[in-house]
Amino acid sequence: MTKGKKRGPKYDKIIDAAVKVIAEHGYHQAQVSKIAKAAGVADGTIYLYFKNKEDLLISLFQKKMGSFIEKTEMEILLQKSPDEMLLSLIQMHFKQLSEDYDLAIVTQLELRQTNKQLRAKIGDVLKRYLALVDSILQKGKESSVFDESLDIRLARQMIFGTLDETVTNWVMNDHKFDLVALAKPIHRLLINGLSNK
Amino acid sequence: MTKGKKRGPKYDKIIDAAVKVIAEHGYHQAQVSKIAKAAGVADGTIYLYFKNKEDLLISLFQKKMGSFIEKTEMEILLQKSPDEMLLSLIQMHFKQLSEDYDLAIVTQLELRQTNKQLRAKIGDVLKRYLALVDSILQKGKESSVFDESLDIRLARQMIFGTLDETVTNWVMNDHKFDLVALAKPIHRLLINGLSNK
Amino acid sequence: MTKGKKRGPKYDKIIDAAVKVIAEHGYHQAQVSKIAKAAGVADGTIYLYFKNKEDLLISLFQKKMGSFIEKTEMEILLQKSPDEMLLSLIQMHFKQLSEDYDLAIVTQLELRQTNKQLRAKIGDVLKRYLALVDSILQKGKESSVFDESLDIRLARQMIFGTLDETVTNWVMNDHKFDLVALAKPIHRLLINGLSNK
Amino acid sequence: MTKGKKRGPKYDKIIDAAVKVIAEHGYHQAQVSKIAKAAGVADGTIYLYFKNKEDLLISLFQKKMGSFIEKTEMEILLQKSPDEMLLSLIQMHFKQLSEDYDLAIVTQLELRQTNKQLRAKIGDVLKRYLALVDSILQKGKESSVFDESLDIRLARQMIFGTLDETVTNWVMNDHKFDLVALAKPIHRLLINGLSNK
DNA sequence: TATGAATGAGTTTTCATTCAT
DNA sequence: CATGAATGAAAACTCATTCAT
Repeated sequence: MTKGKKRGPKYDKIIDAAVKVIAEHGYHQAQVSKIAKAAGVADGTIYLYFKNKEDLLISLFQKKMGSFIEKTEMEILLQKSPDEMLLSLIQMHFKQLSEDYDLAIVTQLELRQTNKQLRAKIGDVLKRYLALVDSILQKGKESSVFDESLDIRLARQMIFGTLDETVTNWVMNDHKFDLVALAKPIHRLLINGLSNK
Repeated sequence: MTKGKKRGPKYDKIIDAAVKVIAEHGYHQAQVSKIAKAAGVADGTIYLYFKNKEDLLISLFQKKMGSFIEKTEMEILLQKSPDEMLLSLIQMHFKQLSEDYDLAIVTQLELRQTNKQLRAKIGDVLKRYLALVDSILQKGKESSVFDESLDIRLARQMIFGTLDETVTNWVMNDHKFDLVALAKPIHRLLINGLSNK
Repeated sequence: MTKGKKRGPKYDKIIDAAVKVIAEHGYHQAQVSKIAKAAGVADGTIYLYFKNKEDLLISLFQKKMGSFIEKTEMEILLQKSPDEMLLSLIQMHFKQLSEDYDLAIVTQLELRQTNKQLRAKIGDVLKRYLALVDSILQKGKESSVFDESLDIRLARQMIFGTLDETVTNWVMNDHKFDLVALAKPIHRLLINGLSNK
Repeated sequence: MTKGKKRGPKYDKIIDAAVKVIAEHGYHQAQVSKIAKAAGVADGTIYLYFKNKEDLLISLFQKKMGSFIEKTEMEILLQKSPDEMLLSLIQMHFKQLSEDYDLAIVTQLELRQTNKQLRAKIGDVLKRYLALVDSILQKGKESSVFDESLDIRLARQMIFGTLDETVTNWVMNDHKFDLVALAKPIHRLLINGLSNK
């Protein structure tokens, strides 16, 4: 929480307006005044809920990714094997971004144009997601479903890098193809690798 | 070639100065005047070699990535099997960015803060690299070294996403660890996947 | 109205400051920042009232010439004959520019240094004034006070050309002579021509 | 003579190129480099013939107006009465600008966008032309063809103002109408004035 | 809480002119 | 005489943030 306040209907309205404006006009054309107008509030009101524009963007990412991660965590809890857990994670990753194309544009393209400082804070939010990936990998190692000598950090980079690259391609191709349908083949690819068994 | 000129010692000096200034000060603090001073030329001279600042950045990426890709291609030609080619590609990827940390900062962090238009042009340059990855995968499929039912696009996204994510982590961790040493384990991971054989 | 706003005390203050700065420093030395300082506002405030610098200059001309024309029209309405109307027009033309030397400098010298596009818009404003001249000429023809075969367009060019040339000479001679005193002789000249009756 | 040099084939080529480039692209888009290219010389060569860009423009005006005035003077010498001399002057004024539309654009529109200093020097060149008008008026007064009480300065302003305004209108209307055909009616208008005789 | 008018710092690019060759 | 690569000063405009109401 950047400010003690948070919550209130306007807090949410502003964040949703920001997602919409950034998705529609791009990060560099998403002026505070434009977001305020889209949210139906005065420019100054935004500063009652957020310390500054950067805080708004971080809060946006925190809120959206928080929900994203929670739903993924819940879904994973329902799975039995690490293998199924990974499939579930991939499916949830693709499903949630498929269902909110505006958010996908914002997270995959627009928010990456921000400065290093902001991206560092975004990275912090991602850590919880990466920890989730790690826990699946750990379980997989312990249960010998995954290679026992697996370097968790490398495996996590492979999984996240693959998913992220795939979603970015999907967004840049104007979400023409069915992203969720890729979950199973990608899961299989990550599990078996390139080699011919 | 955006301008008929190009080449000449100043062309290279300006590009190298741009890499250095962007790496040192960040994309948003890399003013033309700062780059000019670093290159030892007048501000206006930059506009004799580049149409505008964006053209300079694109040219920078084209030149550096062009060289990056060429060296990788040459190295791959020396390899016999698709498996070795992939290892070679990973090693060259890591080696070249390891050896030019400034360039790594610029390509992994700073140049991603640019607008969509510029990133699109950067994407064009990358296509040649991705085509190289595809050719290795294709050879692997044909020789049955790689899974014959491999979806090349997905496999390419896995490979590039993994390498890119790994290098970005290396840069963001202030290149504390030995990037090149990761080539072999990552290669193994990509070949075998997560599963316990 | 280029912007919905307009009006308000600052709108007028900025325009008056622009006239003063342009008259004093010349068109090419009338930077926005100089005008803002003279108006006692911040640079950015100018852009709340005017779309850009060109819009400010056009608005300036529209406002000043609008008032100029209105006053002339009202004075002409008080006259009975076309002959007296013409005298009245000449007197108002000279009187109003005599009383605002800064404005005279701006309209006769400085605003003519602008590009064709801006001058075209200035020309539009002048059309109302030229229409006023035309109406006097038309009345004069109909009442046989003026030559019934008069080519109105040529006559208007003679009148406007003569007045404009005279005022420009007055401005360029540092308004050393009494401009208003020339109204009657010029009126007589325009009515009778050069010939010896 | 601004420089001792002058003359030489390149001197004329540069001036003619300047007229063409200014007419075609407008004063503000008539860069020295563009004029040099049009003249088929190097940028620096212009500075061998002209002190600076302003000197080039003044020389352009001097050369073209010098020729303009000389031809007018010669034509007037052939006339007997002041009345015919005035008609001759008007005809030559319109004829010469009609025959060189590029020059008309340059003198009527583009060269007026220059700063006060340059326009003052242009005014000096015009003085010889105005003196020619004055001499006709003087002859007319002395021979009682023109009103003996004529204020020569005012009459000159009327004549020049009318001609100038007419030519400017012709240029701004894309020289759609026959300018020379206006010489006689304008002559009649200037001689007889507006009144119904 | 909410408003929105006002602020003012900060940067790319052009182009007349020079001068070493 | 001729070249043309190099110079470097100069200005309009945007937009995150504030604060009086």
